[in-house]
Amino acid sequence: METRSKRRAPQEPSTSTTEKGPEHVASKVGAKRVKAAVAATDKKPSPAKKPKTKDLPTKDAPVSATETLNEDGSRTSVWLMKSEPDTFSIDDLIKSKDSTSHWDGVRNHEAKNLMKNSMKVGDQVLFYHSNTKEPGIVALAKIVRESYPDHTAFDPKSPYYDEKSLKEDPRWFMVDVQYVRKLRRILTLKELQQYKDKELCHMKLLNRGRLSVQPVSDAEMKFLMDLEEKEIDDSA
DNA sequence: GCCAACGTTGGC
DNA sequence: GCCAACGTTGGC
Repeated sequence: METRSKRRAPQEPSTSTTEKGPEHVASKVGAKRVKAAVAATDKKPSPAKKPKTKDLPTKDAPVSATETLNEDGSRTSVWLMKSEPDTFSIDDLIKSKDSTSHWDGVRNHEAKNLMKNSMKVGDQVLFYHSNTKEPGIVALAKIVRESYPDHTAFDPKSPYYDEKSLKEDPRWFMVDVQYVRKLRRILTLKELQQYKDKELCHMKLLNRGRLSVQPVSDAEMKFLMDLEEKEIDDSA
């Protein structure tokens, strides 16, 4: 989410096995932080310094003002969110209580900012399987809770631990996502790439592959939904 | 505040 | 497992 943010672990807090999947994911954050973690132990956040001024200007700014807008200037209400199925697949989401899970583990500011600043309850989510045999959009979900602190950042045992994220001043946020339906067929990355120079020329998935949470315009969403209905032509 | 070194993402 | 793209870090 970091952008990596690939992400995440399932909903239930303490299934031990669930905590280990995402190591590689977290490692991005991990390496450096680990050593700092020792020193940081419990020091109080210095009095009332401004929380994260330094974080704000660049890092907390929305991706870019226009990036989450549709062509007509309305806000984007569709998001593509990636998850590695080995870590958290669409079936894991379905199996979660109420088919709902928090989207923890995002450790990239741009992706985090989208969740924190732009996602609203009711927004649609395209659930994307990354780093797998057949990467692609597999399902629809929706946002059911707006951003709140990502608790995994506070847990030293979590692969997503970040000692710089304080409870009083959380650095990482997440949203809750609820399953809606699987697509009739997977819209594979390979298939989507065929439209890279056409209908999907602005789609972040195709030109900024590594961003793990991204806005999708209404026009792109419509195109994707139409594409879902088309028969697959294997001529690709 | 630049930029080289380094680490991660994620498709292939 | 490779490696290109790209984000982050830290020295200067």
